[in-house]
Amino acid sequence: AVMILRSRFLDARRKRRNFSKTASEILNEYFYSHLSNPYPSEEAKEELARKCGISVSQVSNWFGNKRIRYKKNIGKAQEEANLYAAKIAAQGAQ
Amino acid sequence: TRQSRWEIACKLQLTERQILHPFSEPRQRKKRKPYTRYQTMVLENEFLNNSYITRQKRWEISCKLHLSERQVKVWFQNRRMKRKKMNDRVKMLVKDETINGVG
DNA sequence: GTCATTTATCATGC
DNA sequence: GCATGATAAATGAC
Repeated sequence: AVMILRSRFLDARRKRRNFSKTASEILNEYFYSHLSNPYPSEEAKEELARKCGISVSQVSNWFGNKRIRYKKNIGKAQEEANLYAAKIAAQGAQ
Repeated sequence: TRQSRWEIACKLQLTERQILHPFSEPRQRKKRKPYTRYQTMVLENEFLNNSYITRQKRWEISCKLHLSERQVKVWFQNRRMKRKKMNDRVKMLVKDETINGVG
């Protein structure tokens, strides 16, 4: 019983908050600029976590969800892919 | 091989197993099935006794809960990982409280 | 064995 | 009503 209460307390699903707009931008930019291999290294995860103001495990969760949901409907994600592709190209042109 | 699997799966819309076992029967990955509260309770209770289950206990529990021995083995593996994550989370909480001076 | 994943499911935000 | 983040089963690399 105590364990159940403790696990409920530590269950982050019960206090989930959406990431900030800028954090989502950073994560999406990385994802779509590494679309051929969207598996950030541990070091890359730590840097992303720092930039986004979230934990490393939250970065891992985000990429796990992003990969499966992207693969599940590539056509739907195409718009988003083009959007970030343009954004990344604009950055590279500077 | 993970990168190649990602590229192939995206382009050809295949499942992971179809790539890894191209000539085997198209039996897919076992669908994730949440365990019942009773099953989880029995497993959690045994985890309190010992986080590393013995082969004898594994056989007993698998029969009792109508799970395969492999499922019981994997449950304990996942449970140990969960414990580690929870401990890390508690450590971070304590650290933040120390820095921020909660009290 | 650990551990980073995949996948389905859960719980919440809006 | 789905989008989104976190967790629970299940797999594979090492």
